[in-house]
Amino acid sequence: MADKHELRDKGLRLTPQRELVLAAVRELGHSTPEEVAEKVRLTHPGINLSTVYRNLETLENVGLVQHTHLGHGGATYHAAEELTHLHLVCGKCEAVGDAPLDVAANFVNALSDEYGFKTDVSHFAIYGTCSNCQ
Amino acid sequence: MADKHELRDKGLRLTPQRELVLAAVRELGHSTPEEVAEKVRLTHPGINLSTVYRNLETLENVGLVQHTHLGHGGATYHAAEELTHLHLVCGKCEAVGDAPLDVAANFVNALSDEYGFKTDVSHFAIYGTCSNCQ
DNA sequence: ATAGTTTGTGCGAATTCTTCGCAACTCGCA
DNA sequence: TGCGAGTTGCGAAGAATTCGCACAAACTAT
Ligand SMILES: [Mn+2]
Ligand SMILES: [Mn+2]
Ligand SMILES: [Zn+2]
Ligand SMILES: [Zn+2]
Repeated sequence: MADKHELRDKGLRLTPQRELVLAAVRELGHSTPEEVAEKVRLTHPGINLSTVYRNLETLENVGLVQHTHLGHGGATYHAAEELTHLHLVCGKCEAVGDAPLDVAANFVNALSDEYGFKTDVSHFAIYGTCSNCQ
Repeated sequence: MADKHELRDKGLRLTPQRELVLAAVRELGHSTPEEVAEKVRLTHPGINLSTVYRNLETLENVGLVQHTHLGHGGATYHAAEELTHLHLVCGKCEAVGDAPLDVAANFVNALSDEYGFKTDVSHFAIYGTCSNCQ
């Protein structure tokens, strides 16, 4: 009852568009709504961009996907289960590097202890200059 | 030669609009282009929004102002000299708290040592849930 | 299975935010 | 002063996201 019903289990109707949007996000990793739409169109050419936006929002509401801000512009989406790293974004070359979450563990703990603030380190990227661009 | 010529010293022409935009950013702290425009209009009613955008960009290019991302939307600007804290943004209540930069010092050092990545901790906000909203 | 209710979809238009093109203007320099 | 590059205002163009609405599809309950 897992695979075919995970959307129903969340109280959502199961439409081809919705399934495909979720599948696309899972396959693509970080992706913009536009990229998700392109991916979905490979098998469902008629899907409308607003349907993608609406489903991303819906899927985020039930916790199946999340959004992140990697650059100065819009958000990118990823599957909720693959929240395994933080993003190091270089302001010069635009490269996006990964680092394990535990690099930030002490920082996160400090914010929790000193400010009672529970940090989601991967919602916003960590911005700076990568080693190649120093 | 400091005060009246800081713009000239940076190689920029001195126009009323440009001076007022810089002054507005300094007085307002974090502010959107729209807020900067409103402030400037108090003394220079005719200023155009695109002039504000262009001057923010110009001033950023010479290092007098910087932009930050505090929320899911557009950027906010602040004077370069007041980069004294990082921002804790609560995803639930939208509150923006401050914390001294040195809370992040170890984290920044770790990224530098382990990845050669020079972090600008205040370009993006630190996102999470504040103590009131747990 | 069928009919009815509810929710989702496509489509086009509307918003919002930011950038452009260009003629008129003005700042700084000779 | 007077010229020439840099700036400004303005309207239009873009880009990204959201809305309104009629029609279609999915679930619910016969
Ligand atoms: Mn930025
Ligand atoms: Mn966000
Ligand atoms: Zn780089
Ligand atoms: Zn809060």
